[in-house]
Amino acid sequence: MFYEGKAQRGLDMKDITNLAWFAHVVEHGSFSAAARTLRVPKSTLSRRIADLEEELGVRLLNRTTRKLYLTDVGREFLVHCQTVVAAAEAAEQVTHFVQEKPRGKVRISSPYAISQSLLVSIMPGFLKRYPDVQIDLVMTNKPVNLIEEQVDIALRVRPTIEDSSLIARDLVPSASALFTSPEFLQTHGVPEHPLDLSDWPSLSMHYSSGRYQWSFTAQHGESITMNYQPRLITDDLWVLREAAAEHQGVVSLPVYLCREYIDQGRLVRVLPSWRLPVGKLHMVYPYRRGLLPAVRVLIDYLVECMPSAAGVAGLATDSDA
Amino acid sequence: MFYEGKAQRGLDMKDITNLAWFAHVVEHGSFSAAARTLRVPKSTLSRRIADLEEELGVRLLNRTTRKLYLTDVGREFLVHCQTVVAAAEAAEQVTHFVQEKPRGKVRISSPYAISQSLLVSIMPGFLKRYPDVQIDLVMTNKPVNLIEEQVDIALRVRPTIEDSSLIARDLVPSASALFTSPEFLQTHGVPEHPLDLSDWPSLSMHYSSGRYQWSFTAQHGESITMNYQPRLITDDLWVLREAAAEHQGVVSLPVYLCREYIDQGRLVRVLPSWRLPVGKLHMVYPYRRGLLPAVRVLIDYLVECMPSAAGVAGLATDSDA
DNA sequence: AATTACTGTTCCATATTTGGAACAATATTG
DNA sequence: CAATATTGTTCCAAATATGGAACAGTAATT
Repeated sequence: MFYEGKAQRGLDMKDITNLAWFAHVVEHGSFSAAARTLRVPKSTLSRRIADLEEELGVRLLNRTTRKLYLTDVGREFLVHCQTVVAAAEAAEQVTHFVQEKPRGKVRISSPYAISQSLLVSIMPGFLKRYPDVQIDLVMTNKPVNLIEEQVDIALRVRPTIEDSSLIARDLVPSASALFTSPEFLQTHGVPEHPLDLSDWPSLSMHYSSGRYQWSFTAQHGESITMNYQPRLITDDLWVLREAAAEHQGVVSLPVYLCREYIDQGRLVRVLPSWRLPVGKLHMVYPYRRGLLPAVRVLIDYLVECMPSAAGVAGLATDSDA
Repeated sequence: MFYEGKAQRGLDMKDITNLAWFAHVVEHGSFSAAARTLRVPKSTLSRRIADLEEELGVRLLNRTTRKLYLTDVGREFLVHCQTVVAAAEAAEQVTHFVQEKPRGKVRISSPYAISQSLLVSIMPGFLKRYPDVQIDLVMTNKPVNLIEEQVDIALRVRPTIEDSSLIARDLVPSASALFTSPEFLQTHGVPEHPLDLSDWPSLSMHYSSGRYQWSFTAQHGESITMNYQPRLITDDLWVLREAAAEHQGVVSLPVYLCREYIDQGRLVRVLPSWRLPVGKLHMVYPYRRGLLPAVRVLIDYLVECMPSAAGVAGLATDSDA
């Protein structure tokens, strides 16, 4: 005879905790003693064990007012109850373990450029300070969904910090500017105004919106937004930089990435009196009361070290560009 | 740093069932699916898992409206939760096993004489009919405390069935009478009235009350109780019978035990017109809604077979004695 | 023998938990 | 692209479990 509803051997028991309590009662030799160590009223204990027996249809303990006697079934039953307790303790232990000190894996996502410039210089110090933490670095320029990608922390560069259900921590400003090669300027002339660039070949990162535009602001406050059609689109900023240096067109890049090329005379800044929006490098992570120590210390470490690391790299400064 | 109160690594968890429910949620891939198979509202499931996470201070699952993602901790945690479920199922299985059909051990206590005469003739048939049942036969003439002696069924012979918290099932009447040897009567004369026995040597079973008395009833209704001081006290009825046959005195014995000796002329009945109280052979067992099949079938078997077995042994008949 | 201390169970006003409906968010379908 | 279906979470009246006190029974002590 088959019962469809019971095919996957479901547990009839209403409350598995009763098994643990039963084991405690047996191990302490009495309801009262068990109740004291469990810090549960003995009336509750008595009722729950009685309920359990009724539920199972079997007597587990025979009781005198002074002594308990395990039935044969109770004795066999007990072994499995003790396994339940041990497994529950092991489960709890897992959670204690990762909360005791920073340990375990932290997944952090970051745009390519940030990863390759800032993070690589910061990470070694972190990994040395927290030897039990593993970092899983996901590099992508696409906006990541923290939950779906199972990412603990995401680094982002945006003109403004969007509010969402995530916690955002500001790190450092990240200035961008238009660059091209000196030779390119010799060919096309030096632009005085954004509109002078309207027909110039351009390069860009990929934007999934499909809208390619520069938003300029003059020092005296005037601002203008112009669309452009890039001839080369790639998320690899190193490629963009190289292409610009090889006279392929104008490109918007983080200032700090171009400092070396400028010193070498391979790139020059275009329209230096017009500013592009200064992006904010920040990180986001889901709010959780129980943020794991490993994640917490990485957050703290980034907040602590990012400004100086960015300073060394000249992230925010565009004074001499 | 030590916490006295936590020395015996108590479980912080309030409800172990949550571990099983967490495992179900993961295994079914969603709260809704798990709620359906567990037949629990999803609101309850959602709240309980959230409570569990709060209790542990750790995130186990990251949730989208459409998909669940185990955290690293959750993944390790899960293994132990599955162990909890398996152990709980095993525990439950133990109780199902003994309820499925008659199996396991049954402890029955019985007075020596009953054991040696009636039970030995009944047991083989029972053991054959129920091959998975083991019988643990405790022979004693002392009154047993069913719980302390861990006895499932006790056979007793008493003048009347005492009421107690136990269930009593009447089996057969068990008549006793006074016996002695023909030679003894020749020496002491044939008594006509109980008082004629006042100085006669007597034999008896042990009574822990210390009160040794015979209660006679005449056929016409007269009754008399007389005390006596036994010269031999033993619980071994075979010894008493032998002692009486060897002219040591008068003894009260179950009629059926003496039939053979009477036929052989080794014993005769004393005061045949006076009756001793007819004892009731009955059994007692604790009331339990969930009496195990093994115990139940032994009870039923005794009720079924005892009368005929007693008939063969002539337990109740004293017509020819 | 009487007293004391402790057992497991029962009782019932109180505190907690439950679960159906409403909700916000996301896939799937028409 | 709107409509539908299904997800996990929240809310709060209603159902349930709790736990201190009273109880009945037993062992040790006086």
